[in-house]
Amino acid sequence: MGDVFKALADPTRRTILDELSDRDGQTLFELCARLAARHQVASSRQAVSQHLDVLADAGLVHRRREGRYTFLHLDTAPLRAITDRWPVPHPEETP
Amino acid sequence: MGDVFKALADPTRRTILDELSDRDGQTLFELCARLAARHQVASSRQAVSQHLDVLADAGLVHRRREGRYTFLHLDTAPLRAITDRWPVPHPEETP
DNA sequence: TTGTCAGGCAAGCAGGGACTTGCCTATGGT
DNA sequence: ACCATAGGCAAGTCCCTGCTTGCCTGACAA
Repeated sequence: MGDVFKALADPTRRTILDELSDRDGQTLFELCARLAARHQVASSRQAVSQHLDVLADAGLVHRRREGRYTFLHLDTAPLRAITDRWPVPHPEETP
Repeated sequence: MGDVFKALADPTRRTILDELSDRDGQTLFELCARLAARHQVASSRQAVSQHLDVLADAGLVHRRREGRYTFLHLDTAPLRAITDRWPVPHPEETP
């Protein structure tokens, strides 16, 4: 299992998570198109695929093969390792 | 303001956060000693100091100068940016 | 069956990040 | 005044990582 923190280190990978969070189950080409159109991310298909390798290795993205399409699904569960490790104070009003 | 995600990408920096989470307000030399003794981290003083630069730049650590000592304080508030960005499902029992 | 489309695989290149080395500043003790 | 301590600053080295380039596989349609 890969490193969740290293997977989050790259801004392009974080934008990929944003996109999958907005529309889950995209295909690679669809993801590339939307990254370019809505997030001004001009990464090549191979670059995005390699980012997906890292994200899938960290458990943040799952690949579901179906025919000649590979659908990408977001999984935010590994992020719990972060908040479990260092408790974050709740945003209380500070008078 | 630096990048919180990049700051978390390095395992030594995460161990530093662990140490400060266990005992807040340490000094640099004390931190180095405890990193070596309790976490088997054999980083030099300069290396740890450079890690602290990154952590402070991300807002995860605050430096408080007092005489010739610099006390280090943990601040987990920037971590909220992570969970706010991608909502993490609560661990419910799946029957 | 042949062409096209979605995607994978692998080598090579270039920039960034972690660490070292060496030197410098300032505070406090004696 | 002097020296040890706590820490900072800067240049150099090495390796990892992100990206490109080029080619290959497998599925569907005509």
